[in-house]
Amino acid sequence: MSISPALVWFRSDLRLQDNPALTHALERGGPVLPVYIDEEDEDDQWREGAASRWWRHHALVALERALQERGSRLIVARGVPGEILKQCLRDTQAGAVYWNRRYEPQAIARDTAIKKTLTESGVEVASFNAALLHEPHEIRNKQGGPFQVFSPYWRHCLTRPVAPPVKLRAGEFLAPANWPRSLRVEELELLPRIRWDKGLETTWTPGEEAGQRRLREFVKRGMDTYDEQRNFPAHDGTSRLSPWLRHGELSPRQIWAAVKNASRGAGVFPPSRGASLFLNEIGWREFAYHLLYHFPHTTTQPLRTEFARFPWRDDPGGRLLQAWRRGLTGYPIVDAGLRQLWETGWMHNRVRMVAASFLVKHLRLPWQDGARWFWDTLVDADLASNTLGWQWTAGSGADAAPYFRVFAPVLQGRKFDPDGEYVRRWIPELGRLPAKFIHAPWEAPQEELKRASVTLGETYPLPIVGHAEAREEALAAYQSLKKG
DNA sequence: TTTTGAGTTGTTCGA
DNA sequence: GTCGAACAACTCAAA
Repeated sequence: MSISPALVWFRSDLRLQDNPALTHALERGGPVLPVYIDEEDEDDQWREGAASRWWRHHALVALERALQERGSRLIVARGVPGEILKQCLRDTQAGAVYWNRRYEPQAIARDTAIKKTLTESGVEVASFNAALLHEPHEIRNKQGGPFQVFSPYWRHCLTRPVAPPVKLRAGEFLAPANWPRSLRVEELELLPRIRWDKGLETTWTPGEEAGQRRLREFVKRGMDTYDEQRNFPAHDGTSRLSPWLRHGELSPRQIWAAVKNASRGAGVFPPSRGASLFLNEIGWREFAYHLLYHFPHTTTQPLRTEFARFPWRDDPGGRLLQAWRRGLTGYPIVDAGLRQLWETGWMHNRVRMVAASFLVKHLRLPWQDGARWFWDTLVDADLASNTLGWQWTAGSGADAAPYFRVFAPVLQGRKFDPDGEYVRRWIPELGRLPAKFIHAPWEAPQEELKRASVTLGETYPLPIVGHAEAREEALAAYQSLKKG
């Protein structure tokens, strides 16, 4: 008797290597049907942003091609996952469904319901960990609860073994007798109608292969100097792996293994200070998932409840928010970051902190507004990391930053972009200002501005808020939260 | 149980 | 110009 087919439901794991659900299906011995469902969730308040959709389109095309090279296909559908899966099971006489787990609150609820229904109807269902080194439910502190501070969390994680990547066996996949109907990836209409994606195209190469290439390159050339280089946004000093990670074209286990492999020569793990700090960032991603899983309401609400009464600024007509989004705040380092984001779907991490701090502290606009904008525009938009990042910036999260930490945009610019190279790249209208004035054009003498063809208030805005006053007001706002 | 020390990424002020 | 201290109060982890 032949073995019935198995469905592999691809989601945020658009890769063939280190894909436990896929490997499990192959090892079962029967035909394998890779399925991708473009989800229609009516009440999902975190609809994917356009930049992320662009990436997903190309990731799916790459996955489809990789499957075809192994004599298989990608069945593409659109609709409500539970129903699509049921239909697929009927059409193909499949006896099993496998997938890799997701951790967003809505996804957990939905997957649990699907698992229950399918199991009850006699289908074998199994889910796997493909996205994390350590799943949130595995990690507990000594009191048995979730960690809420990064350092002890990560210290604890580092004492645990990390599973090696799951190997995909060589050769072709066994195809089913008949394939169900499939849409073409183009029919999902993930690409923008208006061609604003040129900047994305010239910046990124989505797909598992390109992600692996970038990982190898970074480990070889960038990792050991990561500690010194990562804070300079004009340099390519960060890994830039986030978008591949986000779409699951790359897994943290693969990253871990690559770093381990690199440490064989050095004889220690991690092999360098740079490597150790790089793994810390992977740890922050893990921590973000840990927090999202245990505190699912924090995607929209502050973890520290007193922040619900934070005195946000009144912004009639949303003018301040709009200026921030467009990169027209008058603070070059902030504006450069927001323009890099708009053009490439990505922003350097140092600048993310400065730009986010500016929104929350200088403009005193709700961090949720910033989180929404990042969600819409980042190719690496990840609910867990985005939530953690913004709550951390606002000081409303678990890992409380000192209230007095207000990034000074001019100082940050001078410190981390000393030659103004980053600002010049993203704000061409300031391109001819000398480095001395580029982070504070309003301090430049008239003749310098004239020579650089800059007319403040016309070719480039004057600061929309003053630093000193904004800082004072922010500190006062934080003071007002104090109990008693 | 109680206590202690620490807590990603900073800025300002005064010596 | 450089340097160190001050900047809330609180929560969490661990001893």
